Formats: sequence, C-alpha cells, structure tokens
Amino acid sequence: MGANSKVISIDGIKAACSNCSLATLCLPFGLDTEDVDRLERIIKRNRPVQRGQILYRPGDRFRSLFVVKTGAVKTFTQTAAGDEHVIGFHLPGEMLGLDAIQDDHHGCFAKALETTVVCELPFENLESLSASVPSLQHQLLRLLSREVSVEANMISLLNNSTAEERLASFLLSLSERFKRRGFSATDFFLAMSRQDIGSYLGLALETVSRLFTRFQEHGVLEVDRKHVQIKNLDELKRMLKHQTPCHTTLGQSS
Amino acid sequence: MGANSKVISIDGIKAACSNCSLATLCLPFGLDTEDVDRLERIIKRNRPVQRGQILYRPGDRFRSLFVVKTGAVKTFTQTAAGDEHVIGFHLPGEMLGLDAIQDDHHGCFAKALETTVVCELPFENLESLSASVPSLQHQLLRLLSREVSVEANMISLLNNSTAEERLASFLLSLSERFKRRGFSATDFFLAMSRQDIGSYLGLALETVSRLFTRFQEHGVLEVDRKHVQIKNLDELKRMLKHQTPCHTTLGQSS
DNA sequence: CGATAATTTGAATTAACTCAACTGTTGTGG
DNA sequence: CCACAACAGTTGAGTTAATTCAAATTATCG
Repeated sequence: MGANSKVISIDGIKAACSNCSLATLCLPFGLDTEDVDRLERIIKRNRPVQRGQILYRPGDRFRSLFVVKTGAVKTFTQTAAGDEHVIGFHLPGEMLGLDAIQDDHHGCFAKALETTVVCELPFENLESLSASVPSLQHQLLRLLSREVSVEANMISLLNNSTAEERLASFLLSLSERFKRRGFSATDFFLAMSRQDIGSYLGLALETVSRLFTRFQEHGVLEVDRKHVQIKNLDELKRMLKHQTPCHTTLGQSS
Repeated sequence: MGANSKVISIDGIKAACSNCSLATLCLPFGLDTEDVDRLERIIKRNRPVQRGQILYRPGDRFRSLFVVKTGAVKTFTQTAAGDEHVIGFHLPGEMLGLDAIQDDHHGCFAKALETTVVCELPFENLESLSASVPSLQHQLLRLLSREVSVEANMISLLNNSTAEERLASFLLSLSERFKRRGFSATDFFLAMSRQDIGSYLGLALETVSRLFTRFQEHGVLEVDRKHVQIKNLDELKRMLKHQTPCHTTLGQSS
C-alpha cells in the first residue's frame, strides 16, 4: 500500500484507478486527476481470489471496503441450520462491505463465485482522505445512498411481485449491469447457481428452474446451463411494466 | 437557518440538539459539545406537520435530510394504478431521505401518519460541515451504513419468513424502537393502518388482521384497534428464533 | 346522525412450495 | 480413460400458506 504511483509493484499490476475501465462506475467518478492520484495511493490491489474463497465472514473486524474488478462475489448469511440466505451478487465495478461501516464488523459472508480480483480500500484511510477531498466524500455518500435505493427497490420487488416478475427483474438487472461494463446485454454467463438465484429472489430453486424453462418456451430466453441469451428484451421488460413505481432503478445488488 | 445558537427563534423553539432527548440516537451521537453546536446552527426546526401532509414526493429536488422528533412518517411509492407500496416507517430519532442523496431527487413519498415534528438538515451544509468535523462525517457514514444493514435484514425477512414471522418481527422492531426512545416496549399505539402494515410486510391486509386475532387468541398480544399490548414478549421472540442469522438487528425501517 | 373508511371474518382459489424421482454435469481416483 | 460419486438442474404431483373476493361489523368524521 501507499506505493508511489510511479513505482510498478512486484506482480506488475498496480491499482491504477486512472487507467481502470471501471473508474466511471466506481469511487473515482467525479474526481479530478490529482484526487484520483491520492485515492490510488491508499488502495491495495489484492491477488486473485479463487472460486469458493471467502473474502470476509460474520464477526470479522471491518477494515476495508472492496470493489470487484473482475469476477463475481456473493454475499450471504447462514442460519444455525446451515442454509444460506443470499443477500446480493457483486459484479465488476460494484462495491461491497458498506453494511459493515455501521458497527465495525461484518455481518455476512462474502464469497467468490469465480476467480475474482478485488481492490481493497482501507476504510480509515478512505475516510480521512474523504475529509480533505470533498468530491470523494460526496461520491462515498452517493455510493452508500445508491445502495440504500437499490435495496429499497429489492424490497419493493419482493413485496409486490410474482416469481415470474422477480426473475425477469433479476435478468434485466444483470443485463443492465453487464451492458454498463461494456459486455453484452443479451448474452452472458451466470456466475451463480439456481439455488443462489432462488435464495436471492425468495424463491425455491425448483421455481427458478421452471421459470427458465418457461421463459425459453416463450422465446424470451435461450438457456443452456449457465449460459443465458436474451432473445426478447422487450418482452422481459413488459413483464414488470405494470408494477413500475415512479422512477425505477432496476433491483440490482450493488 | 444559520441562526446564532444564542438567539431564540420567533416561535420560541430552537433546534437544540444539545438538549434533545434523541441526541444519542441521532446525528449528534459521538460529537463533542462544540461540534454539536456547529451542527445546531445548520438545522432548521420546522413547524409541526399535520397528519396526512406530504414532506416530499417523487421527483422533488433533494435538499435536506429529515429527522423525526415526534410523531411518525411513512415512506412509500405509488404505482400507475394508484396503489401504495410502503417502504418504511420512521419514528422519533430516525432519519429519512437518505436514499435521495444518490441522484439529487426524491424517489418516494414521505407522509406524516400523525402530527409530526421534524428537524430539517440542509444537505449541502451538512456535507460541508462533515468535511471539517471528522466525527460528524463518521456518524453520517454510520447512519447510511445502518440503513443499508436494516434494509438487508428486511430483505432477508421477506425472503425467508412466513406471515406470522413477519408480523412478529415487525412488532418486535417497534417494541425495540419505542423502548430505546424511552417509551414502553410492551404497550404502544400503532400509527399506521393494517393496510400499511400489510404493504410494508408484503402481506394482504386481511392476513395482517387475521394474525392480530390469532396472536391475541394465543395470549401473545392484547389488541384493541391501534392499541397493542405485548403480553408475551418471549413467545414473540421465539417465533423468529429459528430463522435468526448470525447477528440479528431486527428488521426496522430506519 | 349518517356516510365513508377501516377492520374483521368467512369461503374459495391459486401461486409457489415441498417432496420425490430422474437426468445431466463435473470432478476424482483407480 | 473410464467408472463412480457427488453435485446441479429439471420435471412431476400433491400440498399449503396466503391470497382474492365477498360480506358483515365497527370506527371516524363532517
């Protein structure tokens, strides 16, 4: 950490927010060159996390926020009985750990769904830097606020939608998020299992499976295991038209 | 606004965070006397809002955060068809508007459920003050983070609980919140309708009504219209024991 | 006091769940 | 490289928790 930005670190990769394709989706958004430079100096670039590895677990001391650079992470809790409750999925450019600022400890698990690279932002440093960089403070507050909004949309989705609408909403959310990161909005791979999707959407995994089948039968999707192709984006959108509130931000997880 | 703290405003009431019984639940928490003083200077103390009045609506420019001093506020969206989806209930000491920082506009309605007094915190002032008062910045981030956690718990509740568990959780949340504000934890009045509760918990209002009846039959509650007495707190807690995650903060709204 | 709104209660319906069996995929060791 | 085990996903059938629709009852307010 704290390496001068001109020095190339041992593994040949530095944090380099300034070159990062995700910069406009991430904390550096709205910062000028000099401020990005200051931000870079506090970021730790971690080595890749392998599929199945845990980033943090409940009770862990909260030290850093994480941003997914590549790969995917799921956050979840576990009951005494041992079953998982998925809270969210985090794709490149999305931050995790925001819920832990509150009481200095993490309250859920974060696990890599595939080989994943994250940026680590030591929170104490971030906080003190924010105090002297107004645009960084603002962006941090915006990120938190965005998380609140996104979760409120999720609550609304769970309260007022059928299984079909939930899955449609989930797929559209993924589509949007991939698109914004420069990937195809209609052809992508799911990093998570049917079980995970079901847990996230409050549905039985069998229901998720049946819905994939039905969507395919109706020509909305082409599904082959983890590979999803959206064949009729409009129809997918139409599925949740009627329950749209005032101004919708599709229920995404981070 | 910006009145010198020694000057008594026209209606004889000043913001007076320093004397406020809610200070430890609110933004001043953790601030020293001098910093609280600075905070007070940017707070607008508004006249009471009557039952049914709107504090803000979707599309309104976001200018201020609000803290409920007395009374109760509900936040909700409305579909094109005109039905409400309740997002949360806000009791004394709880903040609202945090979701609007994100895009500078409110995304939901905030309506007083009864005669309510709120403190208004102009966000621009709050933000610039935060930059120079580290403990205020920290407390603001904590509040946002807390909101994220609370909403995550709500999502978990909606995903994994029966109607009975949801209502039990809701009542326990109210109980906790009243208790912390120095009111009775077992004897209180509901500011919201069965309809509102149902909308908030993702249940039909008839289901809520039936559950109140059942809880009463089982000796858990004594219910008379809006008046609720918890007769068996332990039993209420037992209802959601089995689904408890790692460390539970009961699903409250703010 | 009468009208409108809120709540309760009943009966029938249904969306999603659970349980169960089967199929396909992936990874491992002989 | 194949066999087998373990896991992930699909499909079917019966069950159920909560819903919807409907009616009756009880507050609330001008």
